[in-house]
Order: sequence, then structure tokens, then C-alpha cells
Amino acid sequence: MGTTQLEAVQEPKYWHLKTVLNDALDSEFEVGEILPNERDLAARFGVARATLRQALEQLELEGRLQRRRGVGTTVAPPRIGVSVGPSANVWPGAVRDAWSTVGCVEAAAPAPIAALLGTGREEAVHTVRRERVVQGQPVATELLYVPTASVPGLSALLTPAEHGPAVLRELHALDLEGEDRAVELGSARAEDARQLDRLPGAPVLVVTTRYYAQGGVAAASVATYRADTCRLTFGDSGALEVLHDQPDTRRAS
Amino acid sequence: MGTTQLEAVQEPKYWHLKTVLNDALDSEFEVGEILPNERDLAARFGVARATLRQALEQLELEGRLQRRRGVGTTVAPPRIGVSVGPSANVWPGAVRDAWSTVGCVEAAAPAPIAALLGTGREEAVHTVRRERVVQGQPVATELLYVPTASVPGLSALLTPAEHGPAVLRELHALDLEGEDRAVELGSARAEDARQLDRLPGAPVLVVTTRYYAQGGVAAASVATYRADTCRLTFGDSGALEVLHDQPDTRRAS
DNA sequence: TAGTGGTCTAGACCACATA
DNA sequence: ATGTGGTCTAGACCACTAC
Repeated sequence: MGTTQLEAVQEPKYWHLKTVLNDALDSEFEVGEILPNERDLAARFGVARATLRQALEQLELEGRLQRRRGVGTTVAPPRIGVSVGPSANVWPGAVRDAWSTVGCVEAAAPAPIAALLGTGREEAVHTVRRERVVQGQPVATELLYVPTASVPGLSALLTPAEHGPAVLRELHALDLEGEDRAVELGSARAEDARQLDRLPGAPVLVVTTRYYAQGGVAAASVATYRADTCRLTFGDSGALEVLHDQPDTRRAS
Repeated sequence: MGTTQLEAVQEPKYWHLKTVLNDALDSEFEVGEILPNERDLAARFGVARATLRQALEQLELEGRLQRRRGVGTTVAPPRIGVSVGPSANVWPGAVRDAWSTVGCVEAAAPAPIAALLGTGREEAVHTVRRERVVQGQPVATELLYVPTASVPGLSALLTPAEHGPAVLRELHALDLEGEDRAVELGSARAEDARQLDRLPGAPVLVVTTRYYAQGGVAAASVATYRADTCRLTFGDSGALEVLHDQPDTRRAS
């Protein structure tokens, strides 16, 4: 006897810590409330700061916490549900679109985008950068790629400010035949991170969309959503959308 | 003069390291190839192992690497594209379904699930556990919640093995009016992690689906996909699905 | 038994926000 | 100037796999 295998679970400290903190957040803190700083918390739980941080990192990944350098760690509100279609088959930039155009350049398509569009490598594309703001917070940034061949009517000589809207306007002249989407996990590149008010490398949900017209891919977009604050919704049911209003579906993960 | 602000970028080491490794993976390694171990790599780059690990963690998050304790770090294949509907409005468990039933129990619905279903807290639900295997690899695990009220015809006295399939069969008798979905980032709970052959806390994409029938929510499911190996596809275009076959859409994130 | 990745420590310094 | 989270180090030991 002796080693009767008590407490044999061998759960990592940071995992147990995460559970404890998660419960504490539910019972002892309110949304927006600021937590004690990392050094104090680590001392309070009798662990090294790195271990405490491992737990905080996971909680932030799950959308329970928000950390900001120089400020502190706060309790995050429930994730925002953002609709990612298909509300209907509509071109980007249609009326009541959730996005606003930030800029636009014309350049050769990078290789992965060319593959997405099914065009040759060196094809020129208009690249429209847009952003999506919900409740005052930037939640997504997007690059929309439109081959010049898709918008033949586009006038030359546009001011930079008019370039993006003009591309979208020309796009609307085409008959949208369908879309498809893919969602995957990524980490924010420097530029996206800045726009999303996060540090580079922050976890993001990357939504890749292809727009079909004239029997091929007329445009494609890569949208980058903050994974910590967003829940992407795909409202496929025709009628019953109105019934519910984003109940909190956070899981006890 | 003097401090002419050369190299003022101040890019974190792990971030630069990640870039270097990412490029090396493209040019010097093949899919499935095993990398030098972490201690060697850290020494080679002149950084602490923890710093090297920070870079590897991000690359794994992005699906570029796969690490297994006791084995090593290997170059991951491109992410698998898994279809998450709506290929059509069909009940779970229909023919040609990508899922297989693992088990089923009847119990009170946990609070978040009750909210999802729009039922009372203590309502009894059948909980069907299913799993999804693609190319021999488990990519997702799911819990499907069916209120007993949705399947009134279900016979009592079922063997455990027959319970799940029977629930699905009864469900098919209902008229499916619509579905909606949400996708968010989470971390694998212990049980899901085991089923997905990952460690607890691994990043997962959580897909929450509601099935509407008889003017309400007749069932709901929470599916947990491996975020490192999966790209969730939503094929919304009617006709053009066949044209393409999952080009590699990995971005240079 | 040897070698791998996973966890953990106790420090240090830096970048950033705020007062 | 102070306090916060972010980065980094140089170790140590553990859990797991495979030989």
C-alpha cells in the first residue's frame, strides 16, 4: 500500500488554474471589471508568472478575458455574433453592407490569391481593403481581390479615395451566380493586427470567399476576424432568424 | 547623430523566428518530414528553448506543423477542407452523412444547451455523441442534443448501441424547416481532446447548429473541429461547386 | 532506456499606457 | 514616473513514445 494513487490525476497546474479562474470570473467579477495584475495573481496562487500567464492566455483565447499592455486584464463581454452570410447572394459593398472601404490599390495577385481566383500568376487585380466595425469596435479587416478582367468598365484616372468604391460599383453590374466560403484559424499579420487593435500573432478567424459570375470566379476576399471577440454566424434558415437574438452560447470548454 | 535608428523595428525574436522557419518549411522540408528537436533548433538559432517554442506554437496554430510528445515535430500537410453545409437542409444522420454515432445518453440539458434549445433548464434531452473521420483522421467530435419532446415516438427499452441511431431515425420523421450555425474559437475539453488525439486545451473550431422544425428548435448540436488540421467549407453556391478542388488557400499570415 | 515535446520556475528587461 | 502586460533566459523535471 502506501502509494494508493491519491490525486493521481496529474492535471497540469495551468489547466487547473484556468478552471479556477473561469469559475471565479462567473461568480466574483463583472464584465469590464479589471483583474489583479499578473504578478499579484501568480503570487496569490503560488505559481510562477509564466504558469499564470498560460492560464490567462487560454482564457483570452476563449473570449473570457481581454488583456491590454500597459493597462491590465479585464473581463470580456460575451462574444459578438457577426453575420457572415449567406443572408442573400449579394456583392460586397451592396447597400446595408456591414463593411466600409478603407483603400484600394492595383497590383499583381500574390500566388495564393491567383490560385483562389483561378487566374494566372501575374494577373493584375484591384485589391480593396475594407473594415468591419460593430458596436464601435473593429472586428474584421478584409482584402477583396477583383481581377481587372472582372471590371472592364472601370474608368482610368481615379483619385485614390474613389478607386475602391468604383471597383465595387462596377462589380455590381455583374450577375452574381453564387458564393462559397471557408473558415480557418490563423494568426494576425502585422498590418491586420494594427487595424484590429491587437498585437501581431493574435488568433483570428480567416474567412475566404469566392464570388462566382460569368461562369467563373469573378472576385475573392480574405476577411480576418478577431477570434477572441467574434462568433461568426451563418444564418441559413429562411424564416426563423428573428426568433432568437444571440443567446450566450459560450461553452464550458 | 550616432543613434540613427538603424534596425529600429524591434520585432520580437519569436516573430522573426517564425518567419524564418515558415520560409524554411517551404523551401527545405517536405510534408511529413521531421524537424530537429527543440533543443537543437533553439541552439541553432541562438535563443532559449521557450522562445523557440513560442514560434513553433504559432506555426502549429496555423497548421504548418504538427507536434507530438515523445515523437517530434513534423511538417503538416495542407489543411483538410471539411464541408459544414449547407449542402442541403438535412437532418443529422441522413444517408451519406459524414458522421458516425459513438454513443447516446439521456439526461437533463446543461444550462447553455437549454438556452440554445429555448427550453426550460431541467428538460430531458437525448445526447448523441458522434465523430467525424476524414482520410483516416478524426477531425471532429459532436454532441447532438434532442429534447425528448422532439422524438415522442421513441420506444423505451433500447440497448445502448441502438439508442443513438433510434434518436436520429425518429428525428428524420420531422419536417426540417431550417438551420443556422455559428463558428467560434475554443479550446478542447479533456474528453474532446482525447477523441481528437490532441492534448486538452488544443485550439478547436466550435460549430453550433440549431435545427428548426414545428416552429421551434427541434435539436441543436455542438461540433468541435481540430483547428490545426481543418478548414471549414460552406458551399453556398448552387452550381459551381465542382469546378475547384480545394486549392491550397494557406495565407502568408 | 533514450529521446521527444510538455510543464514549470525565478528571475530580468522592454514596450506601452496612464497619471 | 509608475504600473501594466509582453518578451526572454537558463535552467529543471515530467509524461510519453519508441526502441
